[in-house]
Amino acid sequence: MNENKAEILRRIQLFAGLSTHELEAIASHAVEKRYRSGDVLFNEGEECDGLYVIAQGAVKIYKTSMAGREMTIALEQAPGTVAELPMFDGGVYPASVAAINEVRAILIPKREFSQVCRQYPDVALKVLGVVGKRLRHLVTTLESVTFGSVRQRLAKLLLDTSDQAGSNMFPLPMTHQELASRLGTVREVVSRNLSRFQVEGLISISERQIAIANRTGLEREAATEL
Amino acid sequence: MNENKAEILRRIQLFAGLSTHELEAIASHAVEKRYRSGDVLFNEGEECDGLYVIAQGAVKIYKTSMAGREMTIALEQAPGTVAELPMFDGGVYPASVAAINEVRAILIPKREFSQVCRQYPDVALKVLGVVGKRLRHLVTTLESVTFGSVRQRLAKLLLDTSDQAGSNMFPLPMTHQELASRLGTVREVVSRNLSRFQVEGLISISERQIAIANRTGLEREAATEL
DNA sequence: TACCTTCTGTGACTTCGGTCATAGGTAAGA
DNA sequence: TCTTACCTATGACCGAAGTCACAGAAGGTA
Repeated sequence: MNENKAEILRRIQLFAGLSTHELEAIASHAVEKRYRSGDVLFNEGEECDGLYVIAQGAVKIYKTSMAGREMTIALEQAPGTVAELPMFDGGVYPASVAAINEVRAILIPKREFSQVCRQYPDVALKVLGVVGKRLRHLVTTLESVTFGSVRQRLAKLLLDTSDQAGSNMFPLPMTHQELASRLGTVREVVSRNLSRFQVEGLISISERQIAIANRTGLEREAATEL
Repeated sequence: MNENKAEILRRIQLFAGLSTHELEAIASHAVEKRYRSGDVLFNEGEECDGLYVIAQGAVKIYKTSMAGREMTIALEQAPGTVAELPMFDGGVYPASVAAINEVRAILIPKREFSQVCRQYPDVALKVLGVVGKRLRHLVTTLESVTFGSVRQRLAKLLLDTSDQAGSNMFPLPMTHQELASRLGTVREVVSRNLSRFQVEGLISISERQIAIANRTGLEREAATEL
C-alpha cells in the first residue's frame, strides 16, 4: 500500500531526486483520498492540513464572491500538486479547490513535508519553481483582466485550447458557465461573445465542436491592446 | 565598502541567520546601485540579472499596456527585495520595477544568490515565504478586480491608508494618477469617485488632506459584495 | 511676478458588462 | 416516452467605467 503511494509520489517532479527509501518514508505518513467530480478538497480560509498531490484526475482552484459568482484561478491536472504555499507561510488556504472529475489525491501532512523541504533543499527550490509559475500566471491573468475585454480573453482561450488540441477543430471542453468562470465573467456574456464570433465568421460551432474558421482574425482579436 | 553592503544585507529578513562572514562573502559580489524617483530598475521581459535588495527608498512593481495604461501590482519599501522569482524559474522579469523616490539598492548576481539558497535551505524557505505573500496578495487583487467595482477598491484603499496612518485624517499619499494605477483604472474615474464620496459625506478633502468622515459608511462601501 | 508644467474636476458621450426574464435544446432517468 | 434538470440563446435594460475635451488649481522656477 505504501509502495503504491510511493510510486505515485515518484511521478511528481517535486520529488524527483529522492530515493525510494525516502519516498516510502514520506508515503508512510501520507493519506490517500478520493473525490468525485464536484467534491471540494478544501475551502478558502480553512487551516492548511498539508500538501495535496493529485495522482489522478484534475481539480480547479477557484474563488467565490458573496453574490455567488465563481472565478477559476487555475486548473491543475495529475500529476501535480495544490496548496504548496500555505505550507510555508503558515497561512490559511487562499482559495478553494474542487475536483472536476474523478480524483485520486495523496495528502502529505504539513509536518512531514516541511521537514522534507528542510532536509532536501532541492525540493524547496522545486516548490519555489511551482509557486513561481503560479505567480507568473496570475500576473498575466490580472493584466488581461484589467487591460483587456472579455472578448479578447475569450479569443485567447479559444486559440490556446485549439493549440493544445493541435487542431483547428476541437470539442468545447466545458460549459459556458465554466468558461465564464475562467474568464472572470458570467454565462450570458460568454454566450453572446461566442455568437458574435460566429456571425463574424471567426469560428463556427456545431454539435459542441468548435472550429476556428479565421485564425488570423481571431488572433487579431486576442492581441489587441494587451 | 563591503562591510557597508554586508550591513545592509543584515537588515533583510531573508538573510537573517547568515553569519557576518557569509554576508560579507555575498556582499563582495554585490553591486550597489542608486536611482532617483522615476528611474527604472528593470523592465518586464528583460533577462534577470540578479536579486535586487532595496536598502533605502521604495519602488513600484508595475505593468504597462499597449495603450500606455499602467497598473501597479505592488509597492516594495526598504528593507525589502524585488525580483526573487525569476531567479529560480530562470524566466524573464514578469513586470517592470521603478523607483518612486530616492533609492539605494544592492544587486546580488544570480549565481551568488542561487548558490546561497542551495547552501542555506533556510534562505530558500524564506524566499518561499516572500513569494508566497506576493501570491496571496495577487489573488486578493484579482478577486477584487473581477468581483468588485472601482468604488469598492477605492474605499478599501482609503481605509487601509487611514489604518496605516493610525488616524482618520491623513495626507493623500499619491496623485490621482497613481491611485488609478493601483486600482486598475484611470485618473478620471478616481477623481469622480472621490468627489462622490465627498458629496455623500463619507470623506472630506482639503489641502490634500483626506479625512474619513463616516468610517462605518465607508466600510460598508468597501465590503459590499466581495 | 510671470510662466510653465503637472495635477485635478467635470461634463458629454459610448460601450461593455452584468442582471433579469424567457424560451428552446439536450440528455439522462423513470 | 415522458419528465426533469441542466444547458444554451437572445432580447431588454441599466449602470459602471473608459474616452475626449477642456478649464481651472497648484507648485516650482526663472
